[in-house]
Amino acid sequence: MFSERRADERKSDNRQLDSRLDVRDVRPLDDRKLAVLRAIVQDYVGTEEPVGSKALVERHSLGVSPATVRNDMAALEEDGYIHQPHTSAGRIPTDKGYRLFVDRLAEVKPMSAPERRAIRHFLDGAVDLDDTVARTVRLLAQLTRQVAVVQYPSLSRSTVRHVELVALAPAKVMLVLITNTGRVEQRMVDCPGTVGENVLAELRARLNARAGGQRLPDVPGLLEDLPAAFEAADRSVVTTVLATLFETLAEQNEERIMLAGTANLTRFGHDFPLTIQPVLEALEEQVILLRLLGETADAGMTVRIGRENEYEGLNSTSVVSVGYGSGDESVAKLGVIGPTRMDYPGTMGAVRAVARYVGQILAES
Amino acid sequence: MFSERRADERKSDNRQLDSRLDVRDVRPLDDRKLAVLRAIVQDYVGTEEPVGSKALVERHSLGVSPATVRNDMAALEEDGYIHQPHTSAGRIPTDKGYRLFVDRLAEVKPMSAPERRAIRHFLDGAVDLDDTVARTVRLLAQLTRQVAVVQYPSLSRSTVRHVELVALAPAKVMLVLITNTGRVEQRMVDCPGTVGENVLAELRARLNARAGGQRLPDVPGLLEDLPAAFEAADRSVVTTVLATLFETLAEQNEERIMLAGTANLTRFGHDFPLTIQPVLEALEEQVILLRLLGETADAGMTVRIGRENEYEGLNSTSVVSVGYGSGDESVAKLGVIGPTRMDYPGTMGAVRAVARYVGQILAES
DNA sequence: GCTGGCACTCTGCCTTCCAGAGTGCCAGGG
DNA sequence: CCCTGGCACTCTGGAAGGCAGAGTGCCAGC
Repeated sequence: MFSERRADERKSDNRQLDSRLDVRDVRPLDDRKLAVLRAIVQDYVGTEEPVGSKALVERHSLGVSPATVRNDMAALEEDGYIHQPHTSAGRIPTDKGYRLFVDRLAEVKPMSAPERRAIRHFLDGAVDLDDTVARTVRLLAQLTRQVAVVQYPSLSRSTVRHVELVALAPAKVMLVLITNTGRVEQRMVDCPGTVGENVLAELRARLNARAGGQRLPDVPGLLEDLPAAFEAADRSVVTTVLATLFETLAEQNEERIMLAGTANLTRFGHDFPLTIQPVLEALEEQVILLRLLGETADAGMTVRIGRENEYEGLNSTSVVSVGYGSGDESVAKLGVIGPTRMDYPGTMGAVRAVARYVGQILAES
Repeated sequence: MFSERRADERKSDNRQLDSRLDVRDVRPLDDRKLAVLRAIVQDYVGTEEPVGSKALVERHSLGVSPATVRNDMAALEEDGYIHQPHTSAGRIPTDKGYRLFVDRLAEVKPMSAPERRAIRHFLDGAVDLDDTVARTVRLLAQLTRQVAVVQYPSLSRSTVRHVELVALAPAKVMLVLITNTGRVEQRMVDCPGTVGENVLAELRARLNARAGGQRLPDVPGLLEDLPAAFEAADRSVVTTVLATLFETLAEQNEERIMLAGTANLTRFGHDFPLTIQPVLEALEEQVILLRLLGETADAGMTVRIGRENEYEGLNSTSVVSVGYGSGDESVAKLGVIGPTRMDYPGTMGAVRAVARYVGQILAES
């Protein structure tokens, strides 16, 4: 009631034109209210306890009295940015409050120079792609003290470095696909008949000539007419091999993900098993994690706060994710899952820094 | 005090010869005491609550009164098989109690025929080694409702199916090792100079001729004198490739492990974060898990209860593990991690059954 | 050697109580 | 007009006390 009236008054005071009521976000939050919200978020993230007006003015030099802050808080609550667990308790930011904080009040906190050096050094020690991903995910978990998720460089964005065919038995061929990101996929091919080494050699040469350096999704189109180049007798073998190759290329299921830092979940909150169980369940499902990362925007960092997450089990968590890649282009994504009450600037800084350095490492190797 | 005296009396009553006091396990537990212990374990596993004498006689037809059971319990407690959280609370089995239960009182509960069919069917759907392991670990987690751990068939026990060399660039060769368990390892080799295709072909042929079908640890010995068979100019290349191959063979670090069912940890106990955190930490460390499985006896099932586990963080858990393999021989291990208060017969039955079927699948493929 | 009975102890739960923190609102001042 | 000090109110969280129930050790008797 009270703040309703108040709000209307202020509005007509500030700018007469804003008389269309009840339009979302129509009332501009003045600077002090924003400062109050920022202070609430910061304090709550630090203490995990609802923050009251008195404590606020003590810890941040807002230059006004608690009573004034209380008025601002009432306005913020009415607009849905903060929330009171019980009458006469302090305030807690809502998802919407965090959203505003992330969008307008927080700056990504850059890593310090020593931190950057440490990251760089740690990642430099990796010996192969597996190791790189493993190191990345552990590093991220450690830096953010949250659950880290790293997707392997996806097949669809990479290019063919080499295709190899190996005869293992008269009618059994192993197909090995190596991508520019260092990823190796292998498949067994059961051929319809014995395969001559000369046919295999020719096929191998033609495959690499045409597909080498090409992006994976483009490859099928480029090889369509390949069987025609072979003698009729060999065509069925060629078609079989090609079919397996296309299958390998298309197989999005093979998107792999690595995880670390689940132990950090124990720092989640007080109402333990309830919060943590659905999260653990989500983390077990590669599909869910992939979808989660898939929602990441291609450019820039994505932050999904609380209920903004599609998957219900993660409704009380926030996900900070970003693409990374060997060049300018993102070939995969990585991110962090933590409580909505997280240190957004710090987390975003760490995620961004790690993504940048993995990208560099991949580009070099 | 009281039970001290009592115990001595009973001892001297039973058999006069047993006058050497304080020798471990000197007093044989009569059948009823064992029955009582069994009943306590069963009830406690079911209810998670300390079990008292009255409830015991009600739920199990022991044929005696609560008072009698109390006397037995006092004896069991004195011997360290059970324990009272507080005066006038019920009893809880100790690690030693569970140990006795597992060793002498419990029978592995075989899976029912439909269960076995379901296992078989589920595992049969696997398309490759990765998938087999993934299915196995999920299945195990689901069957036991605990955390499941499956080790990839280890390199050290398997044999060479094929070695392949692929020239990727003038001085860059890819080495691919395929084992009889379907595992594929690849390494890049930077050669000291350009490698001719004819040299590569000869090396490939010789490698497969000598190493094919051999157990991995035996391979280095068999290939020692291989460089001598080549012309002096090519020897440095051969040595480099061999070095990488030996490295791959020796690399015990590459032992991989797959995990599932962490969400089941939430059913652990009441004192939550304290119990679960060290466990989650342990689960993140492949090294710890590998050591854990490494302690598994080569033949037969191993059960490590509570403090029997080397790693401190798992002191309140039990680990049931067993080897599995494609033939008679175990090539890797799998197991389950759960609270000491677990259904041992059921868990052991599930672990054994799953191990058996994975073995069969591997043998067939 | 088992059993019923008894006095005792301890937990878990409920209720009550109280301090503390926080609030909404009002009236007064720059 | 906005800010502020003051005030009465509300609600939580923890401490203190009380009570029922479960479980025990022990004794005397069969």
